Amino acid sequence: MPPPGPDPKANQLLAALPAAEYARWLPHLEQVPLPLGQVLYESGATLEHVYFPTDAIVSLLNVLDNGASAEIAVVGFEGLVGVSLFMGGESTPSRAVVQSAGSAFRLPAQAMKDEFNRAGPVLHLLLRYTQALITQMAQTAVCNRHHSLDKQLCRWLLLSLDRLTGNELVMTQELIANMLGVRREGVTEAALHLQKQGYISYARGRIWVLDRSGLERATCECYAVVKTEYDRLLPAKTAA
Amino acid sequence: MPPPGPDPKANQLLAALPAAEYARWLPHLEQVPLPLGQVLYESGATLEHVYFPTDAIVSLLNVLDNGASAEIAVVGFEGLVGVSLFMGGESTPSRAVVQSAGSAFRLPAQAMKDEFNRAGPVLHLLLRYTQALITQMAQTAVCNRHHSLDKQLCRWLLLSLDRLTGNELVMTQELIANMLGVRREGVTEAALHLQKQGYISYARGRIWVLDRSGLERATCECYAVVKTEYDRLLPAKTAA
DNA sequence: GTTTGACTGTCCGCTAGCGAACAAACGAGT
DNA sequence: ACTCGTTTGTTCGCTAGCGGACAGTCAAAC
Repeated sequence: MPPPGPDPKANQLLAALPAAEYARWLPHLEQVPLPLGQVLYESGATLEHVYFPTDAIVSLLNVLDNGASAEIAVVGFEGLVGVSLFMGGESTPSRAVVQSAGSAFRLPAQAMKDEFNRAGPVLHLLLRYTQALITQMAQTAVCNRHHSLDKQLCRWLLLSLDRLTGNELVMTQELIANMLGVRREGVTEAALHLQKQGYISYARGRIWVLDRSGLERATCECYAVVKTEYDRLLPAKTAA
Repeated sequence: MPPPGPDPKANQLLAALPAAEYARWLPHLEQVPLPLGQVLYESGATLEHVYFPTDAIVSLLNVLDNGASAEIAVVGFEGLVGVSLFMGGESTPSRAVVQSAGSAFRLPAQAMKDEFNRAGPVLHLLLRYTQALITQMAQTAVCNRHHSLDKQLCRWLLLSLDRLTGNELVMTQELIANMLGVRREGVTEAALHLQKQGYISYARGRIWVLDRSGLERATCECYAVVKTEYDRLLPAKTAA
């Protein structure tokens, strides 16, 4: 039986590692708490670690000169933060911020690169994940262009929900607005709509999803596109 | 001296290959013309080839159910079309359309995968290119969210211009509108502004850039972010 | 129990871009 | 020389979301 909280296999990528690789990585893996708002890497900074969230959610944001920003992708227990390390860039113009507190296991940069360069099954696993991430970014770009805030909020709630256990999201409307790159007032209005429909309920930084299928009906197609592609590209969790 | 038109090394990735790799690829490379509007791959279709443009420009688009679309990245002689082949997905939810006619060299899917799996310097070259592409997508997502159509048009013209020789772009405003995911009328208005400023001049499907530095002043920061990252990640062309 | 700060709700005028409809200009082909 | 299709220009009303200002409301700290 795995230890209750800190089991690396709570992260799907780590869980998908072949036994030999997993054994080799284990001594290098360090569990770290990820408090809300922590910045895992800053725009342009050299990455020191790769993070494999277990129950935390991390947002990847691009920030503009004037301070405005927009989320380009979200990462939870299904993925990893820091693909640019093995993609060869060592840094990226985006920023990684903890959007929902929790914890992660991290691997030092050098260990990550060494493992990647063995060019075994790990390489293909990580690249498939990266492609899923690319899909998320691309769909976000179109969504930003064409879909109403109401629909985007639904998409965002669903993506977050998929990366959590339970139906509670701990986050303020202000925070959501920052992620979506819109005004806080806009999120308030959209949230009111969803609450009136009975899909969600919320109060002071907590959101409860009451009717998930309602959200799924109200969201734009972007949610499904991304989810389908993740399911296609990433290995189904092996039976326990 | 290389042959005048059809030299694979007009593509920067092919030009950056080590001699041994280049020699091995050459027999598999097939030159193909890319007429305006040709679809290199459709959303979800299995990729048969990877394309290395020499003087053509290809747009990657995500298309929505209602037919609306938005460009997520653009590829010219600096890159390749079809990264999902070696990323392991074999397909992607986006579509690749020729945005400016020209030609490309293509490599069959299996040859591409075989070469990639040799895990030599080619692998790292292709992955660095892929990271540059990711940067472009991410910045496009933020740009879609925050910047005015005028600025986005400037960015788009500059990105295209960088992938062409000369200062003429052959494309209608209708086409540009499709790429940017906006109305044709909006492009007309934005183009009028730029023409009044003396930055461009155009007529019936042809655009001439008269004052490039003017465009650079009028564009948003997104152009520079993307360009800087491309320069950083992709090898400077070796001296002839 | 009260204060203080963090959340959420609401109102105002404003603007960019949408949607639709139509007019004008150009050019390639007959 | 004329036609016809393509490309570009213009107008009008409309809406989503912005920007700013401000009012409640709850929770935790003092």
